[in-house]
Amino acid sequence: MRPQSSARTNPRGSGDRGIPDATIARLPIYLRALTGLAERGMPTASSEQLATAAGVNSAKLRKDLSYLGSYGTRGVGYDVEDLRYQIAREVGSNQDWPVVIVGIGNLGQALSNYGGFSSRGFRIVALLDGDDARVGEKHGDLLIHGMDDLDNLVTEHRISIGVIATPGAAAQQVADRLVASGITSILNFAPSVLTVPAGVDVRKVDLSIELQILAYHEQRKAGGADGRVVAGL
Amino acid sequence: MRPQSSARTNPRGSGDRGIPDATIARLPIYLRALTGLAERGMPTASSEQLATAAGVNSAKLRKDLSYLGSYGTRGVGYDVEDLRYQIAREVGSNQDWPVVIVGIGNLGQALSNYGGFSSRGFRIVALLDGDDARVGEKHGDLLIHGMDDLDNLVTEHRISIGVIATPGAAAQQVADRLVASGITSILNFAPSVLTVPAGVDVRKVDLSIELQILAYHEQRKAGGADGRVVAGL
DNA sequence: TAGATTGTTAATCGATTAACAATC
DNA sequence: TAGATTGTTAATCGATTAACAATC
Repeated sequence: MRPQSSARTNPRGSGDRGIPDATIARLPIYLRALTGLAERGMPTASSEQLATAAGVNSAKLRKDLSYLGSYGTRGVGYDVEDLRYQIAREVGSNQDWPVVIVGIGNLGQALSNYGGFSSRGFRIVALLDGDDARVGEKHGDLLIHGMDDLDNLVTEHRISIGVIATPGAAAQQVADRLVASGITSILNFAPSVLTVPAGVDVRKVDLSIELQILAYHEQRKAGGADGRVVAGL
Repeated sequence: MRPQSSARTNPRGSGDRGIPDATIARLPIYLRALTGLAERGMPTASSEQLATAAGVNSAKLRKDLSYLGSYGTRGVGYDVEDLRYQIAREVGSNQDWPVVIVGIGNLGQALSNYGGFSSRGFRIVALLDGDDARVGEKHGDLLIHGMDDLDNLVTEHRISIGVIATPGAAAQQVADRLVASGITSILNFAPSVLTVPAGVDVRKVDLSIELQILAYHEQRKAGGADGRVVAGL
């Protein structure tokens, strides 16, 4: 998907080396492709091989990598291990990123168990829910806290990233509290447009949008005359 | 996000009215904004109001809507109910879309409970898992089936959309089986690049990519000298 | 009519990609 | 050196947005 919305497109004004957003969005994909190649024991890879593994055009891949520096060797390709290190450093996935999840419904629970986070430096350190009936429940290693514990948890664990997995109606209010607690990056799974002050980044994931895009194209295949039912309005 | 990868950018060759992919990706967002305005009892909305609700620029919104037709009234704005109907028809969310989910781990379970699907015409009609130990389990209203039931389920329920929520290693194999069963649209949550024949659309959702983009920007705030720990390589 | 707002044009911006000189 | 492949240029493509004529 294309990254759906960010409070500001390019959060750094001054010292920014100016890597385009579209490139930044692909770096994690290259990282995964490199990890795959490393697992298969490949010491080096050409831009062509890497691009194939990542599912992109090789010219685009080389252009993307050129924003980071010159890590390839002409006539040879890229050292898989080295390039992986360079990209991981650039995106910060070799750092430790404590994360709080707010809203421990089905989605929040799935996210808190999601293996793809921990392998990329994200560590879920706190679960919060606005429903007092849930507070105190144990979920995996973690206790579900009430919203009142937010400030303390953020300070204690130096959390800078919050994930919102609440219903849409609660999302703005939760975002306000996250911002007040000092959090500066928010990943929003709730179906709401969030307003946050400058200096706070918001990205949004909508699980149903991609499905709707598929349905749009599906509708246009086979002329639509294939017996599906139109369900009222 | 920008929609991350589609087998082909624009699946229809001939009779296509040629709505850009970027526009298609925003139609569901407008739909949601319109639903919100309708709930608040607004009979009409200007492009400015609607754009604010959707979090986009009003010129972009008008341009997007112009691909669908002329549904606004100059000097007045758009009829909320009518525009909602027109967009819903365009994206197919007023149809019934039977969906199969393969891989009933945490994520698969969360997706099968996700309210945002049913409200948009998607109906989860079958759950499948490759792990025989899971087969026969009841999950909500639905039984977990083994992969061998795929063909029958697809035929019986006229399923055209499949969701892959398996581990990455299983995803290509599952995609092959979905395609063989007649499914022509795949939403892939697994961390793998899928190869599918022409005529099949694949879209990919990566839950950790958005988080990594946030981390990238976060790393560049406050000069990075704020005490976060670098965890080895 | 006067005011408001659409639908569209055209300018701008950014992203993709083919091509190739540089160079290992 | 000959072959391979990077890093970069420049052309192309597509998306965004300001501006405004059309028109309710």
